[in-house]
Amino acid sequence: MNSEIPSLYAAILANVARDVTLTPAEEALFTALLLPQQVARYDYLLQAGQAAHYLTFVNQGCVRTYASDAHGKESVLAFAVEGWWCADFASALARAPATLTLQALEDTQVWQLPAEQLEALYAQVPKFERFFRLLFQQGFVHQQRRLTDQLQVPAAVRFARFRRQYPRLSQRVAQRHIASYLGITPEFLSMLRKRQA
Amino acid sequence: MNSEIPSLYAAILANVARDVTLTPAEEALFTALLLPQQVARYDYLLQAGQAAHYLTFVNQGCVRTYASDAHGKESVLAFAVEGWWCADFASALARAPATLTLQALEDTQVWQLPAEQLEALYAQVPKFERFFRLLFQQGFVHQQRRLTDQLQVPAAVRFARFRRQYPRLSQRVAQRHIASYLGITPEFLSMLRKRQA
DNA sequence: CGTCTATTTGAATGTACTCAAAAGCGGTGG
DNA sequence: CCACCGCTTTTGAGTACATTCAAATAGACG
Repeated sequence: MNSEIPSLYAAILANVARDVTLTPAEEALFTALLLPQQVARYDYLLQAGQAAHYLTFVNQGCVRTYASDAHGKESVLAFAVEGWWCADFASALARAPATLTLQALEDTQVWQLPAEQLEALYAQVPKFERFFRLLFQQGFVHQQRRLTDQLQVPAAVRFARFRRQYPRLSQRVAQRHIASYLGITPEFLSMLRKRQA
Repeated sequence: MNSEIPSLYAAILANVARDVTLTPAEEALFTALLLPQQVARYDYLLQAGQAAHYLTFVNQGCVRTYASDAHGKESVLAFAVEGWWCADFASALARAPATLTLQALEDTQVWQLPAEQLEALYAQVPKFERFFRLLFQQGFVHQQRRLTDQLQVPAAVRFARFRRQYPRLSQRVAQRHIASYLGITPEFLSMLRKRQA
């Protein structure tokens, strides 16, 4: 592989390398599992009810992961842009039907890592068990912070923090999706925006 | 160890055994790290601002983990009874000052696993990396579910679910702590109780 | 341009909160 | 055993934050 031509896998390997150091052979083993997928804007990577087969790494584009309730109300659990993982982890890892939906908000290019192959991967290269331990550990902490915010911070402040923490995302995704992430209606978000101007 | 006399470590070893199978030598290695601690009702295992040194396994009793905001409002993130782990994981694992507080709600007996020793433990017995991968994986999924509920389910329904899901706990801990877990005021919880009678 | 969807605006409503006070409950000491 | 103290829970009135519904405006895309 010419060092001046970045590998197809550059982004995902860099992501893994943040937490564990792989040998070239281990990198090859890993990348051999990855399935590339191109998803058009507004198309679905996964719909609630389907079997969730993959953990998804976003190479380019943007994906929202959301839960729908009985009345069709959607709550965004996560936005994933370049360099982020997304999935219905609960379903993929337990081989249960998805309860979440993953939709591309832009033309999006991802790597799909088949969940079925994870056990074999852990067995062959224990560093991956470490990698995913760290991924879930960080994910757990992140979800816990978000829950804390939801429990004790008013919507106006949650919105201000979201803007500060993800300035890019605030531009990139529709207001109604941000509202859904914050747990408020688009109408109320619009009012908050006017106030904070 | 006489098989008729359950080991001091029976509960915690059973908990680990749910996810990984240890040899007697590995069990010994693990239990050698554990520090027993007895905490009186209403005493603290950890207070916000302190260094968080341990992951805590509850042997007997009940611990609440909560976050306090600037106005002193407390939000319960988790209750841990016999057989559950609790900690300010974010702080213990990053060696940062605690942001959460852990308080015993009853006379409580725990095992403290020093976070500093985790890396060495993973290196010696990779099964523990697997164990904690699974612990955080499950924790992540659980937090995500709770967040989803918080985002889209009204308080009355959250309360009904809590009662159904944790009938024991509903008896065991004070209403105000349940209110705090649900993200509502004790007054409002009291009203919900009257309605649902 | 015209159509479709997203955002904004406003009025009426509902859910949950604050504050204050009363009632209930458990422990302790007289 | 009862009376009292402190804390938790309940009750109620008034309020605030956020929603629903409907309609107007603005933006995006063909």
